[in-house]
Amino acid sequence: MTTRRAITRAATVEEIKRTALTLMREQGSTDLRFADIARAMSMTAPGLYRYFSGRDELVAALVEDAFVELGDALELAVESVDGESAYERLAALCQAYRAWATADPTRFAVVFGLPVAGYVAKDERGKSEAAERAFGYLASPVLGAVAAGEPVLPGQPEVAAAFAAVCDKPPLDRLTPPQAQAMLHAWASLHGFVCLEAFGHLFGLAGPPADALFASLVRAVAGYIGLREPAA
Amino acid sequence: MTTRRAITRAATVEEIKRTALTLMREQGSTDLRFADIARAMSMTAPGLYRYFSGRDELVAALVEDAFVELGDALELAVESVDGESAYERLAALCQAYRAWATADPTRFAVVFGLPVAGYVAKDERGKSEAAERAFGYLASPVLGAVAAGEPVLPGQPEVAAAFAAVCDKPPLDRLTPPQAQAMLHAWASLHGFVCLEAFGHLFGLAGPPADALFASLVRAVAGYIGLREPAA
DNA sequence: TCGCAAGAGTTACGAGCCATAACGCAAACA
DNA sequence: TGTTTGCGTTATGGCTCGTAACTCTTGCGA
Repeated sequence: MTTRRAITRAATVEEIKRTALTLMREQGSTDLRFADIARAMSMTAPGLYRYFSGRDELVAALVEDAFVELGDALELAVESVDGESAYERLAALCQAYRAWATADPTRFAVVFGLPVAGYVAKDERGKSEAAERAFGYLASPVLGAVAAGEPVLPGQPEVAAAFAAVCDKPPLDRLTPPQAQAMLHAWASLHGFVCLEAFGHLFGLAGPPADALFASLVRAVAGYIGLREPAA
Repeated sequence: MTTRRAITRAATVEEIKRTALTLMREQGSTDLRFADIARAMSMTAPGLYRYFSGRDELVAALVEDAFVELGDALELAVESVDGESAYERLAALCQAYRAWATADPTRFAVVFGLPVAGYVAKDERGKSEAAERAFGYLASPVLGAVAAGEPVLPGQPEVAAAFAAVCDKPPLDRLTPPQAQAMLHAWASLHGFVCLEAFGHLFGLAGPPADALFASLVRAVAGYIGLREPAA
């Protein structure tokens, strides 16, 4: 039963997280101070401890949220694609991933950068359900390509054999080694571009030129994992 | 004239930087405390202000050093390649880049992650000579491929036109737009893999499997910027 | 060789933050 | 309406940063 107390409490939790992200965005760093958050909310710092036991727990919540949002964004992207084209789906996912990252680089940094300040991920990051869900979407165009009978990455069996062990665990467990290899290739390329852009290391490239470059990267990636761009 | 005072001073500066990196590595975060550094050196915190005006200046020095070391590593890699093969040179550079990053993920994070704590790069990162040198090496296999008459990335002129403006400024100024495009593609892919690996997001992949996967990524990257692997 | 200036490193201090503890107070529920 | 639950406050101790004022050593120059 959702009592009134629970409602306002949840609202406060949301406000804290929102405020934390806003502050991180404003000061462009993943470093957050309880005192600042409290001040921005017209509260005092100790009050926050009613909601989070410390910085670690708050950061963990932000990471979890970020993965949920990433999952949502990717799900939306996949669903917005009509038809069966694995290429279209890959492109949509890449765009969504990039949009998610650049919309809030600090959130992206919290998830994919070095662990924040004193925060150590107690639950191995792979254990998060939200993270698994997000990675599942990233893997989906590869699976889709297989289902559609399209070739996925010309085999490099010596590589595949080497890391077959990784394909047991959840995010990759529905992929064969060559598929996982293809997926990781694609993700690395995608992720690299997004990292460079989100953290401002793209030589000042932004706007349409960056869009164009990204699109061309997506084409290239699709190509080398064996997905063909549909003939317009 | 190198007076004795200058010598000991330089030694202390080096020790401070070394200690800072060691501490960052030990605690796995880019977050550093003057008090800790001082303690590790059997000093008191205020003494460090004789050498660095504050955390920002220390971080800036670490970033600069990191770029110098990256440049050195890349230079060594290029020079260690006999012959003219642009492919070989690219592979060597990629390996060196990866080795540099994984050897000390925190150093890598300082340079390529979100700006540390309160540190804002006063000199736009592109202005650093060391950074330009490092990026110059990264661009070299692309230039080499052109010199050798090998094809570099089948043209996507609509993209090239879009970001022609970027090719004026130093790190990319010796490249034509299509070449810059190829170089950025390659770098993004490379960088993405290295980021994932250095920050532990590669699904626990490490050792030989990671090596194999990286090698296969390098092959793929070389392929899609138009460099052919020499027939063994 | 000696005196002195320059600089290294110290303690002392104020301000700020984290986190705990102990306290009032108001809202929710019976 | 009375009671309980829990929210948010002030108070406190221990930590950090960075400045200031001071001491002492070092090594340079006369």
